[in-house]
Amino acid sequence: MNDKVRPIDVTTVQERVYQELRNALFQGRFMPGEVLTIRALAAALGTSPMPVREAIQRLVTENALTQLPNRTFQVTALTLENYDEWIRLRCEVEGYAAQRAALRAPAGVCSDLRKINKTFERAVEAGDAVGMLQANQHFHFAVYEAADSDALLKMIGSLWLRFGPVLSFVQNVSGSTEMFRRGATVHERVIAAIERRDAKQARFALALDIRAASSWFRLHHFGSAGETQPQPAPRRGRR
Amino acid sequence: MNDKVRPIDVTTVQERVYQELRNALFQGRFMPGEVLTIRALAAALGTSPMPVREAIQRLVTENALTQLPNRTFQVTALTLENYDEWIRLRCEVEGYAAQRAALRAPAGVCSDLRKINKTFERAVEAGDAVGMLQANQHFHFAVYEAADSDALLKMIGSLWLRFGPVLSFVQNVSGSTEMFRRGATVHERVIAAIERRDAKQARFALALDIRAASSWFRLHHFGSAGETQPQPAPRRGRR
DNA sequence: ATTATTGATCTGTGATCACAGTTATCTGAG
DNA sequence: CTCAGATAACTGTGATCACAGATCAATAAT
Repeated sequence: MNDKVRPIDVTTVQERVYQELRNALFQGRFMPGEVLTIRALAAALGTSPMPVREAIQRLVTENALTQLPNRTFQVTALTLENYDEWIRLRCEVEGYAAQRAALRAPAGVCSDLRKINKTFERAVEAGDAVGMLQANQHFHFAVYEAADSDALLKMIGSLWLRFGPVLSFVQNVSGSTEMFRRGATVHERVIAAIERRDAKQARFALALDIRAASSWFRLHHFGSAGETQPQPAPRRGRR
Repeated sequence: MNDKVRPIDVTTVQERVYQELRNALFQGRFMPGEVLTIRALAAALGTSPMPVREAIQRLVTENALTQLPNRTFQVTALTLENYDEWIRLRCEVEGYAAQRAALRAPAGVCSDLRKINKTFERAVEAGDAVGMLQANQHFHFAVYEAADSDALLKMIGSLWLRFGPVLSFVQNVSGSTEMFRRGATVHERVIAAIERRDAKQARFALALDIRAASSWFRLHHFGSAGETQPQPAPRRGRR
């Protein structure tokens, strides 16, 4: 019977809404501070508000969304303090994942990683901002999957969720090419470390990648004093 | 006007349900594998099913609860693989917190920690199982709060949530007194390291504490082959 | 011209209902 | 006595509604 029909999607609507919002956040389709309303999302997704409510609450739990005192929801905005705090956490957790990957990665992984990094380099040279970010994300998660720990992968996903909206900025920043070109070199160091099963170096190199990229971004985004919020205060009432 | 009335609780019912369930899990009031139904919880909490649904979904996102293919919810059960995976994560993340605490803890923290550890020791000598677990938890979180990072604290809380239900076992295991007595000694090492701002030692000692306690528990809980599940398959239909 | 007030409209929240899927028990045929 | 089928009770899920709080635009009062 397997050749007549194929399995269909039996997941909950709520689950699919959650995944869709998650993807959207990951890809930077929302701006930090952007206000989301349940009814508007439900209309856009073609469902009732019900599944959206639950999905949103889950994202609030993961800190990807924030509920203001007014009880409205917004995409978690970045303050300088939060930013540094989360970057440190990422270095620690993702560094650990790289360390594990170096010890446990199957043989084929390194050639996969090289292939992804080549795609990354091509996007950088072509000045393709979206492609760069995608390939970079692709590379990182290939490493983390090699760490072979579901719980760890989930934790990292939850951390990246908070940085997804930031990507919507990076795309418009000049000088990003040089930055990412250096990134490709660091990626190569990560691969080499994994290849010779040097856990300590893998961890160090990956944390270096995060730290370098983040300090570059911090300079461009928080550099000027009195930076205005990307999205003003939430609006309500009559349009 | 501040002397006439005091602030009242304006949080959502859903939020209070979430906190209540979270506390219950933390304190081991649920067994691993125990099946929860929305309606039963709602009745016990005195609300409608609505807020319970959202609270449960949040706990599923945190991996504290699990949704079975039947779509019923159960307190996440421990398998040996999950257990080891989570313990490694805890060593890494909580070790990092201890490291940070050693660098950033204010002066008064160490005397607080000593006081908590004394309470812990007294409970151990008195054979007070509940008191031991509480004081141990109290000690650990005092360290993590000293790390002064909300995101980190939240992450650790989410990890502990998965181990809360395990506590319901520990209370009935003989030989735990010697185990916890050694724990108090390790705690002392943690305190000493924080006191002299030795980040590396603080991290090592705290990870040691987790590792020692967990391998002791693993021996007693998973030691015998063919261990039966603590709670049988979920039941349904007519009572 | 400026400020206070009203009213309209949008927000999340909680309760309730209808429904389909699942499971245990009861029923009846072999 | 055994086993298949029907039935009843329970499950989570999604839609809908009512409601209170919040916000903004228009209005009235100074």
